[in-house]
Amino acid sequence: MILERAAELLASSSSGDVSTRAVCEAAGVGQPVLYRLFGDKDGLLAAVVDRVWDEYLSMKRAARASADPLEDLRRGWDNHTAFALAHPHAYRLLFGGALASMPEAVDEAMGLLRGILERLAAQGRLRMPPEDAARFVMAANSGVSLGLILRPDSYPDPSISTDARDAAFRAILADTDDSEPGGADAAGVAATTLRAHLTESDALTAGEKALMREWLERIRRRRRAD
Amino acid sequence: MILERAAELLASSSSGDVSTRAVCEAAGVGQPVLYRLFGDKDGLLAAVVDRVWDEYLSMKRAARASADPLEDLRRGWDNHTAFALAHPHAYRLLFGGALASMPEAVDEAMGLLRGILERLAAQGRLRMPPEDAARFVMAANSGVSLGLILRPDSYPDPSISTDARDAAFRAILADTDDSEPGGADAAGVAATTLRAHLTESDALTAGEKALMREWLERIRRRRRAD
DNA sequence: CGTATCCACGTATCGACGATAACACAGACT
DNA sequence: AGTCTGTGTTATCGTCGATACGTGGATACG
Repeated sequence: MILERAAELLASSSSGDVSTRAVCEAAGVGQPVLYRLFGDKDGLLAAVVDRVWDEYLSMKRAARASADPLEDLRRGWDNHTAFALAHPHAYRLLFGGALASMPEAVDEAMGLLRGILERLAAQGRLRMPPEDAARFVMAANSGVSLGLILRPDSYPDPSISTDARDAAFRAILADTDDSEPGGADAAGVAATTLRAHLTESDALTAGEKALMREWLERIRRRRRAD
Repeated sequence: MILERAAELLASSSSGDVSTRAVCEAAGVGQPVLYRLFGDKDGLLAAVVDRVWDEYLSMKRAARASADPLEDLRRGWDNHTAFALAHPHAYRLLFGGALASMPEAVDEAMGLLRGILERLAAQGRLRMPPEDAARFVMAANSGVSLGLILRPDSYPDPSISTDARDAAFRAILADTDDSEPGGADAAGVAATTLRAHLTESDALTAGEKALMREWLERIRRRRRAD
């Protein structure tokens, strides 16, 4: 009850802060009740964050078991980012360091992530120990999510999360399959290289350059998607 | 003067918070002075963070220009992490989202990073646009640094930063096992490569491909003429 | 030289907040 | 019936961020 009201107030707050008085008034109790239950404002916020996180996690637990751990990994990343965007204030408390007492939600998420990565490692698809990979993926995911929340001007498009996701996975996964080394994504690299030289080149007009940039981006993305 | 005292108090604070009263008393001024100068406690903290960041950045600017942009990139990452560990409270304010008004330090760092990445892209060693790579590297770097600061139990060893650094760079760099970084005519090579891949690509229509081929040829010739 | 004006600073204070002491009351057990 | 324990309330303390107000001094002006 108190947690529910506190979560509502936190979500609807503009500054991301809540006063214990407001929570108590909304819940119809006095402040000492709150302090007996949670000991501290920090404890209250930790409990709120844990509650919101669990609520979200249960939604995720429903469709967890998948044949392909890589697919689970992708979904885990996307769910993480979606949670951050859906509950920015709670997420800031979790990963922004505003809470002195660390909620257990983070450890739980890290444990799930490590489980998935261990399955990947068992399949020989991981190029590093699952613990290291888990730390790296968690750090990258939280970094991207915090950026999306805190600096929307620098991270205007939420699709950045999926790009970063693929990049992060590329870093931890063993070189998969196919083509000859160096030629796996030659077209994508070439497109990026060319784009870098485009500004200083005087072979094309400004309008041509703009169109060229768009086409190069399409080639690069198409190349990566396949 | 006020900024200096505030920075000292922030650094020596255990909770990472500073009261305006303490700052004013340490600086020997009244509170209204502080509010006239910085408008707000938020403004004061933003100024403090900017100051500490600049102080650190100037140390970095001294030895900036290197022949190998990849080396600069590595040093940038390591400096970023070192700053986070040296000034955890200021770093939390910067990247933890505790400040409402975003200091310009982050944008500045992002600009420097993008500059290095553009040099890498010009050498044909980047597999994605410099902007995307900059966002990804910054997110990963801040995520790892925040993890090191906030969850030392999960990130016990600072060497994790270098591991994550190499992983992040692996994700954004082209596979250059041949140790032939670009050479002199990276743009020309990229244009030729792209032209070769153009026929089998379905990212562009036939008409677009035709025009693209012409532009690529113009770029290649102009490049070769130099 | 005298006076008016403006600016910068300190004092005192306000309202909100986190946290707690002191007290009140209901029910269980002896 | 008496006592104890747990749970709730009211009242209050000290701190904080922020600001209204008075005051002193430097400068511009007659």
